Amino acid sequence: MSLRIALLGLLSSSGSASGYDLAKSFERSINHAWQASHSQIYPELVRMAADKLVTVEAEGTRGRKTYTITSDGRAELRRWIVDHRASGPARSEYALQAFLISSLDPADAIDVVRRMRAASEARLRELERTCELKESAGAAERDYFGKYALDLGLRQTRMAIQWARDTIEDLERRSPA
Amino acid sequence: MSLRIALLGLLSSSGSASGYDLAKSFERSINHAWQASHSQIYPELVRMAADKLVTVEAEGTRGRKTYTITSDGRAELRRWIVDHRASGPARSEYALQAFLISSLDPADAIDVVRRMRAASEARLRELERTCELKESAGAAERDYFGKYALDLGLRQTRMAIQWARDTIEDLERRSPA
DNA sequence: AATTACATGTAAGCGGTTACATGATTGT
DNA sequence: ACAATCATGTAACCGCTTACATGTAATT
Repeated sequence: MSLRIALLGLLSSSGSASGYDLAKSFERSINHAWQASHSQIYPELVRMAADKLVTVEAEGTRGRKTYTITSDGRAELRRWIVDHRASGPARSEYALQAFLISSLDPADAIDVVRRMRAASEARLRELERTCELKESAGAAERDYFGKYALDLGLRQTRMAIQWARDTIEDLERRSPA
Repeated sequence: MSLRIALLGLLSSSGSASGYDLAKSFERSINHAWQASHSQIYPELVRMAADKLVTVEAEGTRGRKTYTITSDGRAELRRWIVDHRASGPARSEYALQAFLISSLDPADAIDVVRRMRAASEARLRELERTCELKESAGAAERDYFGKYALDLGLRQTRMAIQWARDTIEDLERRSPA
């Protein structure tokens, strides 16, 4: 059901958008929180329209359908956010890797954690670029949407980098290479 | 494929275990990194046995089958950890919620973030309890397995709590309730 | 004229959840 | 006797990914 909610969230902030636009928003805007491809989005929008959560306001060129959130949709969105109890810890490949490195000999483990650190550093640069884009664009004014999530992403990524650094240090102390 | 790897990781650290044991390990040991239920585990173990990654060493009482990792299994495990490139950012309901709170009015948003903070605080207590159990048990000696993941979990959770605190503060500044 | 970007859909298959189903052993 | 725990399996369903499939408009 989370896809539906994410779509309602995006529509609620943008006013209206096509499936194509929403697919791009997933890539650009909330990519670090959620992902969805067009093959998932298009059929879901059709179902949401059937459920009166969105309407097709306009059909433009190239078969473009512009969806708009309804008041039912806004109500559903609000209800979900307010009522939803997150279902515990998520699956995280990152955490799984962290769990498994101790089964390697220290030299291999260090390689793996170095790679994890590099990945996180690349991600941090990406997120920081997103920040800059937001600031330079006029977005800053009414786009609190995404602000808190971006902040969370930055903290999360910096934490991961620090963990990697400390873990590498710990592994190096253990292996007198 | 990650389930298979997680199972190999658990078998690699424990020596041998039944499907039932492994299901419990998921609950108790790596619950914050990965989850799997018995209905997923049992068939997967059968497939892994067919692929010679594990063997059934003993069949005990109540139909209990004790699985042991083979050298093929260890090789597969090592290969995965060393070669695997994590596929970008994970789906996180927590981050999705963070993304959506700006679509609420500040009063509702504050309620939601307070609840998120409470959930993280509960989780932190759980993780800290796990730490204590580990220390008190003789586990400390050879159980580096899980140590780094636990550290990551603690950092992650503390970060989430701090984010929630700062976000509540920010929301309160914005709403002159 | 060719390429890129826009734009929407369908289908097969995989990984995972929930519910169904069965039975043995141990503790009270 | 009864309940809890141990122990293994199957089946339906859902969400998501990957690949297939089609066509239009703008750019170079």
